[in-house]
Amino acid sequence: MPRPRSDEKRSAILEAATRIIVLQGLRAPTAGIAKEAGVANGSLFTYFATKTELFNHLYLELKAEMASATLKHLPASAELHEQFFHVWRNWMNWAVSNPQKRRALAQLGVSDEITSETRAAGHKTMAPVAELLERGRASGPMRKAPMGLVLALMNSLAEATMDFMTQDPANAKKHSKVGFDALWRMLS
Amino acid sequence: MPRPRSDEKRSAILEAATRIIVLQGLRAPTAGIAKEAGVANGSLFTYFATKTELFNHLYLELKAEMASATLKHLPASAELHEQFFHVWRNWMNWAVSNPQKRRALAQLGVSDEITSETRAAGHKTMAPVAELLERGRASGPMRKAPMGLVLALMNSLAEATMDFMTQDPANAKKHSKVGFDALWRMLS
DNA sequence: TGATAATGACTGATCAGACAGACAATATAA
DNA sequence: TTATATTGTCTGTCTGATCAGTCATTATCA
Repeated sequence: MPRPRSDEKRSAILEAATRIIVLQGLRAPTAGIAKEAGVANGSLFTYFATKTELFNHLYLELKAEMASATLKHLPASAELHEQFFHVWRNWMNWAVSNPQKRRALAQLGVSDEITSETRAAGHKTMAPVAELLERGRASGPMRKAPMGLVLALMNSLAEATMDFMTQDPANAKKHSKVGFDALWRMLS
Repeated sequence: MPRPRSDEKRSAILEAATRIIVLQGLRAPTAGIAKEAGVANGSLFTYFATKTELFNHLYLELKAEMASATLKHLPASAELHEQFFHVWRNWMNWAVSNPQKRRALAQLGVSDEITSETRAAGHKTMAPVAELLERGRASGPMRKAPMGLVLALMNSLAEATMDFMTQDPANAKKHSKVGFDALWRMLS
C-alpha cells in the first residue's frame, strides 16, 4: 500500500489558497499557493485536478462553514424576532472573526470560474436562513413581493453591514444592531 | 498641425472594453479590445498608457454616466419623498437600460486595479444622492447611525434591486417599487 | 516637408499543467 | 525475519501557450 492521501495536506492547500487569494487575488500563481501550503507545485494537482476545481471546492467549503456558524445554537422555540436576531448575530460574528475567509469568498463569488452547480450547492447551505426570512415577511408589507427579491435584499443588507463592521471593528456591535434594525423595519 | 488624436476612437475603445469585459472579464486580452474597437492593438496604447489606466478611465466614465442619468430632471422643490423616488427611478431605469455597462462597472469596482483616487472621484459623482439620503434619515430612526453605514445600506439595496430587475425585466417596475418601499421603510 | 498618429509584428515574462522518476508504505516469498 | 516486488502518492523541473507593452515603420495631416 502507498502512503495514504493526506486530508491535512488538502486542508493546508485550501487554507493557503484562502490566504493567497486575499493577498494576490484569483490570478495568484498556483505555485504560490502550493508553496504557502508547504507542498510541491505538482502535488497540488494530485489533490485538485485544475485550478478551477480548487476554487470551486474552496468556495463550497467556505460557504458551508459560514452557514454552519450562522445556524449554531438556533433557539428553535423562541420568538421569530429573537431567532432572527440570533442568526444575524452569528452571521455578523463569523464575518468579523473571519475577514480573510469572507474576502476570499467574495472574490470567488464574483468569479466566473465558479460553476452554477457550485453556487446552487452553496445557496443550499443557507436554506434555513431563507426559511426564517420566509416566515418573517409572511405577515408584513413584503408578503406579496417575490421571495427571491426579499432574500436578495436581506443578503445585500447583511453584506453591507459586514463590510462596515470589518472596516470599523471597534464599533462592530453597534453597526450590527443598526443593520439588523434596518432589516427588521424593512420586513415589518 | 498633426492629425488630432481622435476622440471617437477613444470612445470606441472604451465602448469595446465594456463589451469585452462583460463577455470575457477583466482578464480579456487588450488585443481583443483593440480589435473590437476596430483599432490596431498598438494604437490602444497611444490612448491609454497601460491596461490599468484604460480600466480606471472606463470606471470613471461609467460611474459619471450613471450619476448623470440618476440626477436628471431632479425636481428641486418637491417633497423629499418624491425627490427620492425620482432619483431611485432614474437610477433603476439606467441600470435596466444599460445592463452591460452595469456589469462592466461591477467587475471594475471589485478589481484592485482601480485606484482609491479613481474610486473617490467616482463617489463624488453621486454626492447629490448622498445629500438626499442625509436629509432622509435626519428625522428617522437612523439619525444616529454613521452616515457611511446608511449610505452603504442604501447602495446595497439599490444594487440588489437592480440585479433582480435585470434578471426579470418583465416585472422590473414592480420590483423597483418593492425596493424603494423597502428603503423608505428602513429610513423612516 | 515636418510633425505626430497609427500600425502590427515581435519580445520577454509569466504561468497552468504535464511528466518521468523518487519515495513511503505495505504485501509476498523464502 | 529479511529481502524484494508492487503500489499509488509526491515531487519539482520543464514546456507550450498566452499576453502586455515596445518599436521600427508607415500613413496622414497642416
